[in-house]
Amino acid sequence: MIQELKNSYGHLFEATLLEEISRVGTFKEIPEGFKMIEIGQYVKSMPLLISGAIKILRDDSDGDELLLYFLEKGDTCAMTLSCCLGETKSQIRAIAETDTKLIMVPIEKMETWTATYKSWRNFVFESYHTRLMEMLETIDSIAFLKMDERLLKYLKDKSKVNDSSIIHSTHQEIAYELHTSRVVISRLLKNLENQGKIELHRNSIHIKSL
Amino acid sequence: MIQELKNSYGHLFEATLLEEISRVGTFKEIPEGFKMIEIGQYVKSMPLLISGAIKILRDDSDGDELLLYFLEKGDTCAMTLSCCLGETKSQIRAIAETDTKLIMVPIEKMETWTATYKSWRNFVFESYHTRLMEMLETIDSIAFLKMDERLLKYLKDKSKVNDSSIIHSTHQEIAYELHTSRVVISRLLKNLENQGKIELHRNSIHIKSL
DNA sequence: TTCATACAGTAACAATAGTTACATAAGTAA
DNA sequence: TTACTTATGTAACTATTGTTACTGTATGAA
Repeated sequence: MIQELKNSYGHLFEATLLEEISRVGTFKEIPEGFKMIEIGQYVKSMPLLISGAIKILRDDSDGDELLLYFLEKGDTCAMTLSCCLGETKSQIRAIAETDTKLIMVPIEKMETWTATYKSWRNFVFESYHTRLMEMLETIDSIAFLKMDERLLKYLKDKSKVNDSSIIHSTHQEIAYELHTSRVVISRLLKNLENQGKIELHRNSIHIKSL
Repeated sequence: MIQELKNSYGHLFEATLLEEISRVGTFKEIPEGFKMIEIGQYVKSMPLLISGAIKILRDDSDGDELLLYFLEKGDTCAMTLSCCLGETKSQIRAIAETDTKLIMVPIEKMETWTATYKSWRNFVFESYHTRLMEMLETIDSIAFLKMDERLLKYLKDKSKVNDSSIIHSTHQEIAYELHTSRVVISRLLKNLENQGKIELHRNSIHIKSL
């Protein structure tokens, strides 16, 4: 574990902290599609991503869903941090977008590390910062963009985090994450195909140029 | 200043920290409508709100605007924190919603206080937490609610932060903050009036029951 | 008072998004 | 193979939101 930790976080944390993390943390491999956190659940440890990607979703009480953002290598979940510290229930759902490797750190360490390690403080604040910025970007998308532009952005992001020009999703799945209906997505995807930007197949979308 | 500080933050911070804040901070009174932060601006001090309210807005490059949330007594601006630490430009606009009293603390203190004072750390994390939650609520509104429901929520919030059942806004101002057009707001407000929930006047809206 | 301006009401229409309904195709299990 | 399920395509329609255009009215300045 210490090696994988060093590869991803070696430039961020001092040696003693890396040492501590590898002592109290647990290394985990999560398969694609695994539901990591559900809304309403209490969270007791925070993830440090080594590789892979996690998608963070918002649900409302009526079963409506919305993709908020993706976590990638070097990220942690500020929402988890936030919930842990406040000891409140999770307000979001987290699902492994790809096979993912990460280190889980028990939340009790937060307090002392924040007091002790400057690098940890910076990391935590940096996480909050990037997360707030991601949230702003999400708000920009849903407030200022039309559905066809949001879909385009979605395809780009999805392609990026999966590091592939082929997206393995059904229209229905995309519709859920953008909080619209399957028919709308099919319609807009067909437009993109007619524009020569993508190719549609069953269960997958081949991105040609966006 | 020390007295106003104690009233609002006495239960949060230990005596030595209160002492420090009153030594390095500057007390300010801001008139309603004053533009406190503009997008793209660098921020060098963080506000601790004593009284009043500040509205935080998001603008995109096309001049589109959207109200994100209000800051009130006991709040600080996590977005400011975030920008200060990252030394990045502000991504938001801040305007005094009412006459406001606050203490400005130079950002250089952040680092040492976070290391030194547990109460300060808690305050900062708590701020991030509430701000993330506010952002989620904003996302819920624009993603899951229709315009009439958003307007209703807007009127409630506005009434609350101004502590008044009379809202002094034009339809155009409301339209900007909800990122829609004046005609749409006029239409929906007229509906609410017909339902007996509000009374419309020039430059003001009297809330009867929401 | 007169003029100019800002504010609000409303109709008519356009654009976007959501819904319903049904057809067809591709995969899967028996 | 057949039967069944899941995914997609598409038309027709509705609902919501946004736009344009024009009205009258309140308010304040000249």
